[in-house]
Amino acid sequence: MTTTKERIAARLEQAFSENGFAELGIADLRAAADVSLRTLYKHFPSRDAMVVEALEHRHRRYLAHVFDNLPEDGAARLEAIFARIGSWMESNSPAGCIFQNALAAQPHREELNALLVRHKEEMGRLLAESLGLPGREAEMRQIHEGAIQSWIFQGEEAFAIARSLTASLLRSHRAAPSSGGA
Amino acid sequence: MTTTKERIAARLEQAFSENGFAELGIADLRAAADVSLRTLYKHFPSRDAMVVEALEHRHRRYLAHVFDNLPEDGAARLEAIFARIGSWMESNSPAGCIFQNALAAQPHREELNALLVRHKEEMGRLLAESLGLPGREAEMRQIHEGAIQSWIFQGEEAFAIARSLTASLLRSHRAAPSSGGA
DNA sequence: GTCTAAGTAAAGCGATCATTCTACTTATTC
DNA sequence: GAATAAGTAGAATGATCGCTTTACTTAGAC
Repeated sequence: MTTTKERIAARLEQAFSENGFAELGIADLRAAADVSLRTLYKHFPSRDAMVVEALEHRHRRYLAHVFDNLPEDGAARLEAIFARIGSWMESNSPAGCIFQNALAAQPHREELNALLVRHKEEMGRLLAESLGLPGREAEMRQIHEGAIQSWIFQGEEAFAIARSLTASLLRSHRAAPSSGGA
Repeated sequence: MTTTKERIAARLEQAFSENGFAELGIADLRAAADVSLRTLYKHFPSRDAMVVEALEHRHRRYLAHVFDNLPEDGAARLEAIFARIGSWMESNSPAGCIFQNALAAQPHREELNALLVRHKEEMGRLLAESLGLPGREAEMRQIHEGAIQSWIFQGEEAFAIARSLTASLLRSHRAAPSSGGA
C-alpha cells in the first residue's frame, strides 16, 4: 500500500530532479503531483516541506538502488556499484545531485544543508563498508563526489575513472591498511 | 584602471558567492555593488546578465589564483596547486562551486551550462598540463571536482586526499603512460 | 440514508520582484 | 558657461508567487 503522501512525494522528487528547485512554482508542483492544490497542502504544509519530503524520498530510493542485493565477490561488487550509480544518473539525475541543487536554491536553509551532509556521509560510509575499506570513508565519499559531478559532461567514463581510483585505493589499503597514498 | 563595470562585476561575484543565486534580488545586488539602480542597469541590461558577468569574472580570478607563478619543481608544484585551491575555498567559496550554484538556480539556461562546462574543462586541461600529465585531463578534472565538492564538509583533508590520488596517477602514468588504473 | 473523511476546481489576497521612469546632481570638455 | 556623460535616489508598474479560502463532489462506515 502506498499512501497518497508517498505517491505525491515520489512525483515531487521526479519534478524537482528534472527541473531543479528554483524554477518550479506551486502550480507546477501541483500539476506534477496530479492532485488539487488543497490536497497538496493537506499533506505538505508548505513548499519548503515539499522540498524536504522529496529529498527524503530520494535518499531512500538512491540507497536502495545502489546497495540492495550486491554480489558477494569483491571485484564484481566494485563493478556493480559504479554500474548502478551510472544507471541511476542516466535515468534519474539529468541535472546532477539534487541535494546540492536544493541547497543551491536556498543556501541559508540549515535544514537542507543537514540533509545534504547526512546523504553524502552515508554514501561514503556505505561505500567503504561494502567494499571492505574500513577507515576510508572520506576517500570513498570523495571519489563518489568526483564521479557524479563529472558524469554530467563526461558520461560513463567518469565511472571508469572512479573504479580505477577505487582499485588503486584497495591496493594501497591491502599493502598498508592505515597509510595515506597508494 | 578599473572601469565601473569591472568594479561592479567584482562585487556581484562576491555577493553571489556568499549568498547563492536564488536568494539575492536586484535590491540586494544593487546594495552589494554600491551603486544606484540606474547605474547597475546601465552596465548590465538584466539580472541574467549580472549573473553571467559575475561568473566570467570569477573564472578569470580563479585561474589566476591557482596557476599564476607556480614553482618549477614538480613535487612542489603539486603541493602548491592544491594548497592554492584550498586557500581559495577558504576565502572565496563558502557555499561551494558558484558555477554549479548558478546553474542550479536556473537549470534551463543553456548559457550557464556552457559557462560551467568551459570552466571545468579548462581546469582539467590546465591541471593536467601543469602537472605533466598529458592525456589525463579527465582524471584531473574528476579529482578536482571531488576535492572541491568534499571540501565543504571535509575541509583541508579533501586536498590531502586529492594530492594522494594525483600522486597515484602520476606514478601509474610514469609506469605506463597510456594505461588506465594505477 | 446520513455522517465523515478525503478529494476536485478555482478565485482571491498580500507580498515580492525585476524593470522602468522621473527628477536631480556632479564633473569634464570644448 | 553651456553641453554632455555618468552618477544618485527612489517612486511606479505590472507580473508572479505562495498560500488561503469557498463551494462542491465522492466514497465508504455504521
